[in-house]
Amino acid sequence: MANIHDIARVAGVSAATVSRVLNGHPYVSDEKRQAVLDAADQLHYEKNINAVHLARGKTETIGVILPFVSHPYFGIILSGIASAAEKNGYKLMIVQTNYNVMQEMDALDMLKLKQVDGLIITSRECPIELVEDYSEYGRIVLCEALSGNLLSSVFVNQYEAFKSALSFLKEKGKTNIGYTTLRMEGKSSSARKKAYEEQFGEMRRHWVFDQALTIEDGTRIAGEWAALHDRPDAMVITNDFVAVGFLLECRRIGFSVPGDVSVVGFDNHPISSALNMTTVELPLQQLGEIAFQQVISVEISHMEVPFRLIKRGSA
Amino acid sequence: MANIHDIARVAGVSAATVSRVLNGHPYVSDEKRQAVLDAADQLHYEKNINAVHLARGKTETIGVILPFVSHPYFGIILSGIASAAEKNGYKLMIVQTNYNVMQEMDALDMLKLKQVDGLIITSRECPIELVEDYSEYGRIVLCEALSGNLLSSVFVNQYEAFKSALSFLKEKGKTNIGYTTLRMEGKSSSARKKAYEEQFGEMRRHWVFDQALTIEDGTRIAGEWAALHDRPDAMVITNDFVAVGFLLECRRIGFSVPGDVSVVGFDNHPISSALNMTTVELPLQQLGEIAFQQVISVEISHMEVPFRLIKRGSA
DNA sequence: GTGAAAGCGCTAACAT
DNA sequence: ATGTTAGCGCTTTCAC
Repeated sequence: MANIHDIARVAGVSAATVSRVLNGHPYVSDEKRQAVLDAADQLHYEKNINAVHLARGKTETIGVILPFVSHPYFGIILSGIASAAEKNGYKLMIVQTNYNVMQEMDALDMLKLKQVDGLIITSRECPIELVEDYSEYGRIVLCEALSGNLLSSVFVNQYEAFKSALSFLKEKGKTNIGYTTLRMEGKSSSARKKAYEEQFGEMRRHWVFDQALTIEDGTRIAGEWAALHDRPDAMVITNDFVAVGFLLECRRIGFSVPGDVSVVGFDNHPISSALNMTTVELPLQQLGEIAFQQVISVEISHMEVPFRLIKRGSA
Repeated sequence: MANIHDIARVAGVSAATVSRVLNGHPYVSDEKRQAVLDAADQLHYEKNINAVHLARGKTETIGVILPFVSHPYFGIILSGIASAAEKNGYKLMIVQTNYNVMQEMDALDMLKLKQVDGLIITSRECPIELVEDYSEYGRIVLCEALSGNLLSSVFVNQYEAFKSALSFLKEKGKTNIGYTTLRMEGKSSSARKKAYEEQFGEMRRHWVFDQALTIEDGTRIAGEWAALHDRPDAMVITNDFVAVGFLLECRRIGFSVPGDVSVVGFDNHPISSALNMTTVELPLQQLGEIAFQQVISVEISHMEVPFRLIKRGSA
């Protein structure tokens, strides 16, 4: 493996000049430049990026924490991040955490170890204070509503988005509305609770279904819903995949959607359109792109992305 | 930023001993070990992983090339890779290529630059010879049928899998069978053609639908199918998402599935179960895990993973 | 314009 | 057990 010094020797110049040529710096004579290029070629020179990273003190790499890479919600955010990263010449390091705090810490450590210049956390399990402790090592962006001047954030207004779904259902004459959450204790969960209780008063606990992330969760929840003596006549559901599972299972066991129960999903994933399902569109791709811009920015910022209720046939 | 030498000075030992302690090597006295640990603590020492990478000549990082991170097919493979990587203490660098050769080259270069120790290519656009040229820089694993001793591979037997779907449809009395492909010129495309023609003779060009990757593609193809004067009475479809788009659109425009057209998908994604769709199960998560094992292995190997026809209501 | 030289921070072979 | 020393390969300041 030839290195920069080998080239310098062969080209009859110094290592510094080789570095200049290789990095396209000005102030190198054409003859020397050509000599360096020829030598590099002749020696089959390949740059060692780790040496560059060490010498420069940065890696042009961003870490991305996500609980599940194969879930469309995170997949689409990741896709947005990836396309922005590519445009800006950055590489991406991903850590799939399964909401495991140990793995989240592992990812945070990449920042401390200078393996990545910045970190995007699409969702987390660990306490925010812990994340803040890492802000001194590089820019961190969270995909959740946040303020403060330690971390950047990009998010959908969960409260308003949820409220818009509720208002729509109310207009349609629905008053017994249930909903699902990913995790009961989560932040967006309390935003939903607040929006709900403002419109309908105290929530009935058994109308809130927890652990709703996948199609299978939706299927399961449909069964739980059907078993209720006082079934909600409408459901606002975490995301389109859960909603699909719910809707199809309801129909399978003999209920009508929206006759017996209206369904509103979130994301506007293509599947919702294929199933003619009402949903709240979230610009997830764009959210990912914004997150990337924030992570390479020197400034800390908090950005809200818009949502949009898309009325289709399930509500 | 304190470094190993600062610690050595404070602890009254050499840098080498500090390195030993930090890396858990044996043969360090307890007193010195403690002194080093204390000093590290006191100086808020953080290791610089780039220096480690440079000195060691490797990075414990694997690159993953995938055309689209948000497509469930690739997402699930990635998930398998990610979980295996985590278990083995490796990090993952991902490159979303959109089947763009430039970006594929970019990813291949990570290997050359020693940014990653190995590379997993889930799908590619660039010629195999080009990939082979990079095999000297580190282990490369492709997720496609392959032989030779330059690259490893893990794959489903496309020919047999497709054949099993065809045979099943034939048993059901279907003889006018069409199918979809991701890309006409692709390798799996020719495997399908071969399997098809062995059972049914010469293919009719207009019964093969190209560019089938997403739900929307399925929707579009349903329209094309419906417009045909000699419509196939069965379709074998690239993956469950395309199949979902196809199936739902067929029903929406007034056809019956499987009455007017049988549908068989691939992957056995949860969506196929929710829609009671017949599909050929592919163990994609496992495929990802195997790919990871291969990429960190010193040996080159070629592994075939099993498939399984799952009979449901769409065929 | 160009080169010398001092790092960047850590590892590991060798010596003791 | 511990230290010395020579890198790993590139960047960048400073001097000429």
